[in-house]
Amino acid sequence: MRTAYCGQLSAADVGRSVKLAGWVNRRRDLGKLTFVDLRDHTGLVQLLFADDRDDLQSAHTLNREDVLVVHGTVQRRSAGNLNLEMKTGEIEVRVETMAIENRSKTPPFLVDGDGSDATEETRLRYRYVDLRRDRLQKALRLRHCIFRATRDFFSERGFVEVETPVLTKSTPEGARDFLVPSRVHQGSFYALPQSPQLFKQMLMVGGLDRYFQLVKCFRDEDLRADRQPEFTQLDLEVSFPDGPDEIYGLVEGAVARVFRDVLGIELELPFPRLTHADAMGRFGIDKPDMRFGMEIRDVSSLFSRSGFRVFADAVASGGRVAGIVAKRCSGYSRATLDSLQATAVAAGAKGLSWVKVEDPVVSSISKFLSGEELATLIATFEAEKGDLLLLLAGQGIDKALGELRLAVGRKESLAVPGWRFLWVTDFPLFELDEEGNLASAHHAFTSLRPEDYDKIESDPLHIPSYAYDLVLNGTELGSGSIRIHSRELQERIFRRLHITPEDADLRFGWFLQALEYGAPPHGGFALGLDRLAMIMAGESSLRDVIAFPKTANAMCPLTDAPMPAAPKQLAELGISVEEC
RNA sequence: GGGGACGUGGUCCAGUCAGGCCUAAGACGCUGGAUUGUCACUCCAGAGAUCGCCGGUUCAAAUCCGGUCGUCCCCGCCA
Repeated sequence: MRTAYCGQLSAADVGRSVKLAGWVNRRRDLGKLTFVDLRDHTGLVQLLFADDRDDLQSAHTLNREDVLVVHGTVQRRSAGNLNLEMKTGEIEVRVETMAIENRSKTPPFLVDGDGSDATEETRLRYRYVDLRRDRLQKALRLRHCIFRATRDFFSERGFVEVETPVLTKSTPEGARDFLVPSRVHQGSFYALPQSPQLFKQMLMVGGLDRYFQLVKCFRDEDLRADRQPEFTQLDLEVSFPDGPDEIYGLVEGAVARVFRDVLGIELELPFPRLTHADAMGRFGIDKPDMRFGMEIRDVSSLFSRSGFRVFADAVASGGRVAGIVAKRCSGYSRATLDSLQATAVAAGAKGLSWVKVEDPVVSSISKFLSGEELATLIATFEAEKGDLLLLLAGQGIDKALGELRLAVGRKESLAVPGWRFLWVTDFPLFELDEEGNLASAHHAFTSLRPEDYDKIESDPLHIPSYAYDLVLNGTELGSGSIRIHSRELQERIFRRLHITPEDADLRFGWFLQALEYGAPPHGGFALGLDRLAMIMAGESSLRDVIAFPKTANAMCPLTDAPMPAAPKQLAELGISVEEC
């Protein structure tokens, strides 16, 4: 048994006889005297091998990452030999016996360091070495603490963690499913869950009352730095909620508990709220980064009768004129403005107008606007000398305005440090998909206010739903909703989505039936724990908080998954693969 | 599906734009030796790369062109 961990030894242990185990971080061989930094998950401690012992001669042969178990005595270092850079630098362990448990080949990269000295692919191929690094050790332990605090929080409040199937049926949630072929039922497939959505609703029907689960979800879509094909959610659902407010309170409590237990940070509760419509109007995005202001301002009313046709026509045809003030940015070069224009155009704007609030004013549109109009514009924006106005006109310019705001915010490093949580509420129930068909904005089980039921048929695009997102520093952390618990209303929604009764029966018949057997009102939430861990760890990629992540191409360099299946396996499954 | 960046000893990279001076430089690591207070130990000596892969252009290709594989970032996509 080990009697101590390397990184935890201190001057208080001087004189102790200890047994340590770990990896050779580095050897400094002075001939008659050999120093080895021994590493375990707690840190480093210096081992001293004196050359007066024949049975310790093998210390001269130690290499990086060799695995040792040593006995020795903790001794204070003499005054001139302290290492103040090192946590355990006041002491060292004079080794009395050593067992070399394993020799290591030269590792492909050094374990000290933060990873910037190896490519991501090398790190993933040798993930077991990478995991020894402080950075990943910290991240995975932080992740564990998040999980533990979460489980504590919900357990203390009467929630039950229930596992839901991984081999299941395709759920209607937008993303592509991962399919698993059935051997017993050749030609049929299970789907891996994109979320346990319908199962947690079943648990509510089943009287579990309050459910949570830390659960893997799977979505077969292209990856990003903040998107992996398998990821972990905190999934929760409660029966008889007092509307969304009860869910907000629970999630806020859980997040605050996590920050307190894990980082020792007290979050201010409740989190601010913004309706989806306000978020879009003021920030041009449904997940505003609240670490800086620079809100979008609508100035359509100034231009409805303007001589400037571009602006006047935009207003007349149902669009608007709006923009942001970039404080102290009037010095932007033509190239910078061009690149901002490119950002706006890529996001759907027709162009970009700018006004440099200088003396005199310099503007891309000064020859179209009267001096009075320009002055009114600047006054409306409350812009001061040295500021830059960025203006867009037309329809559907929210997104472009939002992109502009983020681009300037990034360029000017406007985001203040901290944790800015935000609820975005009242997402629309329906939206139009790329083919112009009505689709659920959240998912088809989202409820709405009774007074809006009539609009399901008459005005579906203007129904605020009981769906909400939690946003942290401009990242979507999770979403949830109050669900439909009546079969009649659920079928009405399906009908509106042009899901035929036959189709609904085939895909969700079991679910619709359950709603007829005493389904209680219920609602819940799902929060991406990988993203939370990433942000709390200060990382910018999910790969740095997941033990064994996939590359951007959804491959695993460690195992070389995915692999072609063996012909015998395929035959058992009744599957033939076309040569590509 | 689209756009961008990248791929050179074990690792990270210089060299690629302007082909020949590249018989490919450097750092770290590695090997052998020396070394009693190091802690990024030091000193001496040394090994290690057909420049991701295939094809093309050329007297000549790490360098130019085409294709392909892989990594990273972004758009689409992901309620």
